[in-house]
Amino acid sequence: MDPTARILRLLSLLQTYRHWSGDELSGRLEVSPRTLRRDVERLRDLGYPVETSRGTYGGYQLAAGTQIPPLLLDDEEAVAIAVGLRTAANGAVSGIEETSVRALAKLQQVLPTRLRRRVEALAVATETVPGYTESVDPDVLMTIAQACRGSEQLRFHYTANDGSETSRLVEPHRLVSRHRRWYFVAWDVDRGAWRTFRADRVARPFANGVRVPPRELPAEDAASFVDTALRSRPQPFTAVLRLRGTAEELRGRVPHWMGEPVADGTDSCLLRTGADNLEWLAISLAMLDAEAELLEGTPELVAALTRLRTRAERLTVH
Amino acid sequence: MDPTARILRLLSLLQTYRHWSGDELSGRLEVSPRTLRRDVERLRDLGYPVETSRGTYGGYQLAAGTQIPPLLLDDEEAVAIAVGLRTAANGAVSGIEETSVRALAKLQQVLPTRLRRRVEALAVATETVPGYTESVDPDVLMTIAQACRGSEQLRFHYTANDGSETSRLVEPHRLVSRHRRWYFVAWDVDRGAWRTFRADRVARPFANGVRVPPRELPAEDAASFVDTALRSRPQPFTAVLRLRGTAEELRGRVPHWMGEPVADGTDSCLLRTGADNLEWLAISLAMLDAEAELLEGTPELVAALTRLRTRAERLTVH
DNA sequence: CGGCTTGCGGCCAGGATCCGGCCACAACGT
DNA sequence: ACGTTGTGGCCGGATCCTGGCCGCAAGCCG
Repeated sequence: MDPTARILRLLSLLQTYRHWSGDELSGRLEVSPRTLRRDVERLRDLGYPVETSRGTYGGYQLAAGTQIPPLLLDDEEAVAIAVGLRTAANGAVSGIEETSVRALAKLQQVLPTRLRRRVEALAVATETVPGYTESVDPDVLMTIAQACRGSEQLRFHYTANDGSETSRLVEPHRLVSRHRRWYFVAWDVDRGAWRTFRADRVARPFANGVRVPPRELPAEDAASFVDTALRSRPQPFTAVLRLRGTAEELRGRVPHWMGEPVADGTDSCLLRTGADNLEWLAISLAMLDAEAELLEGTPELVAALTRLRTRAERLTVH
Repeated sequence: MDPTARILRLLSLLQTYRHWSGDELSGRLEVSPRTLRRDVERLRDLGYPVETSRGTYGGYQLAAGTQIPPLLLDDEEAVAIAVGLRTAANGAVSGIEETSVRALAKLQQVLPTRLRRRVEALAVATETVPGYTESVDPDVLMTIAQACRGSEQLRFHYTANDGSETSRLVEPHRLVSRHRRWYFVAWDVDRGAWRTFRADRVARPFANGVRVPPRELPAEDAASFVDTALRSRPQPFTAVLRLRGTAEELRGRVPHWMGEPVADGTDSCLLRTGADNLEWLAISLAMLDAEAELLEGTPELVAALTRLRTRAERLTVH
């Protein structure tokens, strides 16, 4: 049997975090113990440390090394990873959206179709934060990401700010995550210019398979291009609060992402916070485990808080 | 150079979702084009479909097949996957917690220490749902999972229901996720009996490296054992609501995980829902985009709703 | 301490493979 | 029609892989 395939199987056996005796392994791989020892040695040469123990109940086990060995996944694990990455890519964890999309693109590229269906089925069951539903369809995101990577042309329908829908043909350059939203920079073929698009406004994206040589972006990088484009847009919703208590006391009671309370007098703090979803901001304020006073807030925010209050009232008064 | 290593490098190049010409690939791998063709053939034999195109701008690309090829990740991607799986394992996505833990255990086992630190740093920055913070430390979960898998003894400190803390030595059998919580079944060595523990009440778990032959659990499987143990516990919080509107109208406005509204009369529905976190349930009810009436709810739930109302009131009245 | 188990790695010989080079051929784009 | 690029058969020589054998070392147990 082919040594390459055998090494991969050995790796996959060792990755199950189990203690394997030499006999078990050589039995499963259908080779002599001597060959197994050589295979283990080969793995070590490749940089994947296999720990061994001798004597009664001795055997082999894979340990953490300096590089990551090829991950051999079964169906379920692959689905779990895909689902986890999708939520992460949608901003559930801040700071790794872009990497999540990259990893997801890599996985998606090789994911058998039967598993894709399972991923989708599970993603539907994703528990969303109440009132916070605005997110991109990960499939759209993936199509864009793969078109970027493979420098393929992309055709899609785009809903502009004013609600008008157009059909576009572009050469996507890069995806960028900003403020819990996905944008991408692309060369608009019809208009002959660089444009920034919001991924959540893209419908029916389709990579037509036409490969084109990558273009040079007239900016330092895609992120700064998007930032420049965004600078002229309206700000998301913000609020300023006065909280009762010292900064010390409030630490741990104010969620991390809301920002740091700043001392303001002996027994109160100022909290300057914001979010780009109104309902979400309202809930977060109402859930603050502290005596709070709203110093600044748009009328919409006040309206959202009032809505929340009214609903809670209706529910508690029979 | 070793063919095994070369095949892995080839796989890693192909996984970047790019179009590679034969010359590029054979150049990178430092072999002749003929050998590259043979390597590609070998990949195909292993079941990983490599698509090719001929003619000008021809080349190779990895496609989705029937099985998942070994995933070759760089540092950042591995971190993103680990973080994504941690959130998924903590119940952010329902239904795949157990698989996420399994995949995470596999990854964790081989994750270099430098990356572990990065995963932890990022996990701290995880945005949590306001008011919903009860979760297990993923490191604790991992230690337990790996002790189960490797049938190692585990020592830890456990906080019982009444708050008393004890030190335990057990042989862990299996992790089980139920109702957004993690439990595990283990043979308690000191007490000589099977016990169910809650993972979030475990502190300082330590696998002492002592391997023991697996014991047989006196139940069909671990999940049913946990269910039996849980049956005598108090139920999580529940509520029954009457919503205005037909089932048709309410579909899409009621979050999936809350359950299905059931028609009750011509223009109203009954919704029977529950959660095991009081604050979370209260928010979810208050955020329902429908005219609602609370038919049944424990006094605690009413109190939580009142708290929410009061806070929203304070914020809107200056 | 001695016996048992289990892994280690050197050595050997026969056989399988791997590799590069060559070639006629088949798609594909221009 | 022509150039480009991948395909796969064939060949010869170098390399390797494998299994068997061995003496050895490291744990475990009594």
